[in-house]
Amino acid sequence: MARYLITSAIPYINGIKHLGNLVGSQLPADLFARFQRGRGNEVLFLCATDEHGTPAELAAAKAGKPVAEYCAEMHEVQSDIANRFGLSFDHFGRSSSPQNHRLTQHFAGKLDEAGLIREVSERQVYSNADGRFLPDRYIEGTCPNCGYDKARGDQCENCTKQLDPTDLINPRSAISGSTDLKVRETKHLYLRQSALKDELDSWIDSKSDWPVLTTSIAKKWLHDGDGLQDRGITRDLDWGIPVRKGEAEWPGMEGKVFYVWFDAPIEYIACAKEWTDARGAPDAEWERWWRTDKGADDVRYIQFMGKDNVPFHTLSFPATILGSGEPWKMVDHLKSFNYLNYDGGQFSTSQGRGVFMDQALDILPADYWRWWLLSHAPESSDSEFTWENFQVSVNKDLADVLGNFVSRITKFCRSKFGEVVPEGGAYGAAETALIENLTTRIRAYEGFMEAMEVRKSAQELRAIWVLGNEYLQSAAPWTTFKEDPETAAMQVRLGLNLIRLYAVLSAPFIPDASARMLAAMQTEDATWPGDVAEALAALPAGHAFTVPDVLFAKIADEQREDWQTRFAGVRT
RNA sequence: GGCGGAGUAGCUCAGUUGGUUAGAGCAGCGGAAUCAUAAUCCGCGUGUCGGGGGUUCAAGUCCCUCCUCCGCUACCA
Repeated sequence: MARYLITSAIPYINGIKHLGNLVGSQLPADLFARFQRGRGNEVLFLCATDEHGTPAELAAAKAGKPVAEYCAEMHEVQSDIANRFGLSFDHFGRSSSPQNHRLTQHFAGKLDEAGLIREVSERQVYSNADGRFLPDRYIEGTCPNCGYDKARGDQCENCTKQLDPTDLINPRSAISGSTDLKVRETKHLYLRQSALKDELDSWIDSKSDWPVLTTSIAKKWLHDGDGLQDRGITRDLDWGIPVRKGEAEWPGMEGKVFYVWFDAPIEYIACAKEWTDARGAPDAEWERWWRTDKGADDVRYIQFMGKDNVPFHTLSFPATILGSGEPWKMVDHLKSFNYLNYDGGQFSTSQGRGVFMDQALDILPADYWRWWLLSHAPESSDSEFTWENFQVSVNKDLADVLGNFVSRITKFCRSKFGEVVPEGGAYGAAETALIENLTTRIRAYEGFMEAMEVRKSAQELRAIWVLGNEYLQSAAPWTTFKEDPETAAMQVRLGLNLIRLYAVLSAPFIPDASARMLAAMQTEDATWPGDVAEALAALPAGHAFTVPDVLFAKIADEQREDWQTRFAGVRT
């Protein structure tokens, strides 16, 4: 039995994620996790909320809550929504957990021992009114290049010129608007990524099967300009993991915290400890997933993320692990995604544009979204969500091709033979051909799923559903029944068994419908099909079943128009 | 500006290392069937493969150039 460690990029805490976030990380990760579990492999699927950083503090302030309380609440909200979307995490952790505090401090200590941390004294903008240092993009002012008066400290959105905050004319805090800003000296820790450049480079080179999107981004950062730059890993904030060298104080760094991008990936590991701690299980249980000296040697580790997260997962986090000199499991495959656009523009959390996870579930069950998002996953390029496409795809694929197949065969059986798998008849040429076609397509489906080719997997699965309709159409048990009820019984028996087979194969995409199909067939046999003929004999003659409710109701034009209007603006 | 991705049928997209008449789903048109959620199944494609130039016996695929869209660009995460 193979072992798969699967992590999804951890969603940021400041609000509910939109469908673009979902399809780029958590959803495909869940698809893969469910598939591997379905095949009988051992899976540890981890995700968490990313809770530190300035935006979290500001969101908490806006909500009028202490940041710890705000994060705890938002974590529960995100956890609940993830559940309702069927995201089957073994543990949904928090980057603010005590486990992550200790582990992050541990890594910092190890990196320091290895000589990979250096202290840098730098000048940053401090806002007296806000009582905090301001990240570059939280400073606004007039662009010295084009005169645009809402230029940000990192870049002018109008003329795209890269800026330094001190370049801005009449700088002000983007948070309070205050102009009472000062440049202050402050000391920070830098991770000497540059010292690990060659090691990272050859490690990336060894990953010949990674998506081009992944390696090209990593290579660019490694070779651009002067090569990989050292990176600040601390910040002057209140909320975060206090800077320590392992257990010990870090002289001169009092009152500072680690930068989110240092502690967030470490949460992938800490999350596993949260998972065992929650059950009072021993450390050995999570270490066998993460420590190659403690049993993780045969683990295959796969990360899922949107393209914006790639540099941190290909460079910063590996630098942290390699630099520690400890035998932590490194990622084996990194599956990255492009962006999903919304009706001609981008989904945007900050602007509230698009459909958010909670809203999506308010209007339709998770399976509709799961199917559409996965079958249109932005793999080779950005892709686009439109309500028309969503309506048409979902109605056709789920309601007509799959749902109606289940309806027609169960209802036909009920009317002619009762709610029991009928007996009699034997396979002929049509059945042999069907089994052959199914076998070919199922093996192809497995291949695509194994390779994390999400869209192609969806296409293949749909083609498998179509085979059932084709068979039924040409076998025509409703005609056969009049002359030869025995043969009709055999055809119907095969059709009913197809429902069970489809439930098993479809579970990674549409887990809820899959469960309802199995329930209707009154079976708990969800064994992944090896020999297809065998799989189609799982429900023997005489086995009772029930006709399920409509599996997928169709989306009506009026509904679609209503949603289209409702989600045209921005979320308030 | 730099780097990366994309541009293929009305729409959403496949097209491996260059190799027979460029494919799929949807939409559209025609037909079959009447078990089923008016669902299903079969048949039907005259596409300057973004423009131009080049290499080659052969280019959607390789090279050059231009155009358009998108992302990233290291202190948002």
